[in-house]
Amino acid sequence: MEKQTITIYDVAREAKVSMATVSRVVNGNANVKKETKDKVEEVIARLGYRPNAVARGLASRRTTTIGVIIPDVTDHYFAELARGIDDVAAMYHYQIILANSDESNAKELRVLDSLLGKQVDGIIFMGNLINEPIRDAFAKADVPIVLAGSVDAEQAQASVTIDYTLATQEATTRLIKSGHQEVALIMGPSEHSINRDYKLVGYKQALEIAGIPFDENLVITADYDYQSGYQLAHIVNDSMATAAVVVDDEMAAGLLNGLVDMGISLPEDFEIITSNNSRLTVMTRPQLSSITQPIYDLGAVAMRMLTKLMNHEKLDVKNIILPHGYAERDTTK
Amino acid sequence: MEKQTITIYDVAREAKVSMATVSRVVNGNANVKKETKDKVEEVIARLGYRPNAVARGLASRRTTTIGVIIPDVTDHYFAELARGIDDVAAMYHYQIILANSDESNAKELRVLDSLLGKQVDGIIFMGNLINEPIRDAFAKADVPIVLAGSVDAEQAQASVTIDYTLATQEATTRLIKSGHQEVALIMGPSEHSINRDYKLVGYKQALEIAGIPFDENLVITADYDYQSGYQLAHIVNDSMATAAVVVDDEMAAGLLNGLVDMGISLPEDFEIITSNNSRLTVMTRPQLSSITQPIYDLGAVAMRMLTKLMNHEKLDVKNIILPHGYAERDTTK
DNA sequence: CTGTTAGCGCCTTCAG
DNA sequence: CTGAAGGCGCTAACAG
Repeated sequence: MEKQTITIYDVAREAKVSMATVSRVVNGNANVKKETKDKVEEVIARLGYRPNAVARGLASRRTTTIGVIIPDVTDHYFAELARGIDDVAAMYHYQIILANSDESNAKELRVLDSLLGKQVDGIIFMGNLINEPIRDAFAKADVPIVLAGSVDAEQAQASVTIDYTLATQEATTRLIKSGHQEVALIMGPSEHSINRDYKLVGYKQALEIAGIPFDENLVITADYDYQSGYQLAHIVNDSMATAAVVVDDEMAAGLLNGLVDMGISLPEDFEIITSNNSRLTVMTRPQLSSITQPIYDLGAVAMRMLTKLMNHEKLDVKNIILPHGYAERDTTK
Repeated sequence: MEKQTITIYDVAREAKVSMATVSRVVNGNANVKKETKDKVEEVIARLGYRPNAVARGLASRRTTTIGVIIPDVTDHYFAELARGIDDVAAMYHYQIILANSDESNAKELRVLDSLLGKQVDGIIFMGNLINEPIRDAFAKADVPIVLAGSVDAEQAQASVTIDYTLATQEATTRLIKSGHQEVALIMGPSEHSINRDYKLVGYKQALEIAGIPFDENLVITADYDYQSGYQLAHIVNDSMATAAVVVDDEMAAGLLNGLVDMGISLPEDFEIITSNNSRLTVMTRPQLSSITQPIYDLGAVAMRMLTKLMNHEKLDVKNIILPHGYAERDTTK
């Protein structure tokens, strides 16, 4: 338990070489004779020397640490993204500083600042509400930033997403083709660009293609959680909708159960397509049909992209779009 | 985008004081005249100075960073714990380095080492398999470590848990009292101390109290996930069990759906009590009755405990046990 | 291939 | 209440 830290000097002395040499072998620098390298490594093992990453970070100005700003780890969608990020980060020997933001701008700015203070080498940002202050802070940051599973209409930052507009359009079209004239879109706050500028747009496109007039009463906004989905059941039922595209799985599960508890049977009387294809979609009864998206990969690719940026490599594409799909289950006919 | 870092020296020069003084105001040291303090703060704001946490960490030997080792962020139980940890950490101005371990000892040891190299001020460990190598590594670590929602039979480390034995005993007893002679215990690997030394023990206690002989065929081991729970349905049905205590919610949901899909109706023909009371318990149909435990608090209290340890405060209790409860839903009569 | 020498940016006695 | 000076442990030229 003692603070008996053993440093590079101790190793150098014990191995009868200079600290520079020790530093070289620790960092895998090729310019070291095999013999001295072995000698040094023996001493390192014997003394149990462990490089001090903080000192290293100060001297080299690289911390091999990246910051991850996440709305809420408890949300399965973001947790999955985080997992993809962490796995790739580990692969490249980066550590992750994780900070929950609750989608609060104030918190986001605060953690961004503190991450920069920690001298992270890069940042991955997840969050739906990107406004001026945040954009500003991003622009001022002196390290690369990548958005994962999040869009900024301005596309100033590098990002990895799916084509939300198209995915939503397809789902809506699918429902229309199934015979529904009144398809609801159940989404999150319209301040969120991902809803306003992408998903809603895709929804409208589908209507337009089908020649169905847009009815704003069919666009329902709520929080991304089970309870608000459940409570929506009455509202949805009161609207003329006979089908719905829902942007969040928990929300969809809530709506589903709410409808079922009201005696409505799916898919006969109502159809639902949800958006994230999380494990939850197979746990409900009936199982939820869903847009599929490579959530884990969204995170993994974003992290890979960040490594390139940190390495000053050129990016082929700044805004990567990963393919999405569709999984037919039991809430659609 | 330039690396135009502005340091404490720049502030000092601009404010016409020494860097020591700037350091004092930044660190809220009281011994600074109001005027000079104001002056310095004005300059700090004007130049946009941001202390370099790495340099600070090197000089002060405190990084205000703690390491969190987690089996999998994607698992709702652990994500909830992590959330509790992060919230309290943020409250005390600590940052969190998050590392997924997949319950692999090799990975755990590796990330532990790398966290220590980063000079974290403390570590929170989540994981069910604590064996000699890990215990050893813990003992050698020069920073405090707290286990959250995880037990080590040896109780060498500080920890925050619930009384798993009692909780399991109560759930089992509840099922027995409901008229079942054959109650199954569906748990994870028995190498995990939490299963072998706590939950299984509680299960046996309940049998003993009721005077029911222990039947090892009723103790079923599987992975903590939906699929393995689902696949268990046949096995459970083939056994003589008419009720089950399940240690994981996804597993329980799987079992539930598996049984229902086989035409068995709950709670009439079979009763289930699960263990984590996650949101999932209200999403299944029928809803899952569950032991309730303060998962978020487990994390929050563990983090609070760690702050005390890092502060060299004495702990009243080294192994904190938080209260648990029971939520009656629809998989029990 | 190896050693020397400056820092990296800040904290922290120790004087005054 | 404030300044000067010595590290913290390591990397990175620069010699040799």
